[in-house]
Amino acid sequence: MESTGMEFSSLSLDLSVGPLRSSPSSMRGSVKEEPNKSPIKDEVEVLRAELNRMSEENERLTEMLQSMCASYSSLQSQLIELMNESNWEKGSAASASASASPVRKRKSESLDTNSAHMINNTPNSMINFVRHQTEPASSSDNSLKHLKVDSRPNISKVYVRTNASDSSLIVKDGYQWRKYGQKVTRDNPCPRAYFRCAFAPACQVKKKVQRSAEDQSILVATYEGEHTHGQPTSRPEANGANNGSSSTALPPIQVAPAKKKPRQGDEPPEIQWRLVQQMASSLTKDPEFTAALASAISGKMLELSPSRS
DNA sequence: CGCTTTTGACCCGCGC
DNA sequence: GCGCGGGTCAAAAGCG
Repeated sequence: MESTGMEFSSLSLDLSVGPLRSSPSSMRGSVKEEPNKSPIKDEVEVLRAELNRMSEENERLTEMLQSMCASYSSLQSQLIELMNESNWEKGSAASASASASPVRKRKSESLDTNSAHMINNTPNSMINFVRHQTEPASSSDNSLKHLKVDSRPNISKVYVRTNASDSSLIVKDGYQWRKYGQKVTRDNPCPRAYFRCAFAPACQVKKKVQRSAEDQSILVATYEGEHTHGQPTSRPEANGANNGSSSTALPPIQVAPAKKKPRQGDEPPEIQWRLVQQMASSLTKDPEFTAALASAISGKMLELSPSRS
């Protein structure tokens, strides 16, 4: 993936366009130095200027976010292409071994060919993203099994890296879930938790969360179905990160139905704009992200101004 | 007191 | 038909 560096360098270039934000307190101080204005007027002016700066900054940040999204989607498509290429190469061998092994594979295991994502849940890290597209012709035992998978609701998997010591089965995806069951399954000593969407009673989306048997620091969330309601990220209670089953942060990053191949470039501009806004609202709620962004911007500012000692 | 979570029991599909 | 295992139900417990 040599292009990754290129993409990120363009990102950092965009950061250099970032706002030179002066702190409100310093602004206030500079205005107060003018002797012939009343304090109230000063205050109004300061607030107005601050508001203007804020909105300009907001616009710039939105632009930056858009470029980030563009880079992200291009990276994503490159990754998918690369994975498809490698899958194509491995396809014949994999399908051969699959057909040689005992065919007894229960339905949950057959979901592995559906879409999957990796989210790093630790606050200090950015999102890792891995998607396994449905392999078009790799499974040779297609006939019946394949039909069964297709008849199921949209299924996707999200991998969330958590602290290994954290025993909770909570995946922050922006939706509100109600737990209705927990079970220890045969192939994994860690219990699997079953959740229903609690945002709307009519919403039939279900979620299963289980720690990976190989790496217990990874939570595997399996989503079934599609939400029949809008994004809940604007809801105030979705902002609390420690609300038991309800969680926030990142909405499932394009929890992709397995049958479609979602590519952001194919989406109409208004959907892209909504995605950008969702990402913006999610990211700006994350203090870690804003802190990281601020340090990146200030670092870039220092880089660009060598006159300072 | 009401809502949520827990957990054992039950249901159902699948393979033998 | 039987057993196994995943998924769901619902009463009890927990919590604010």
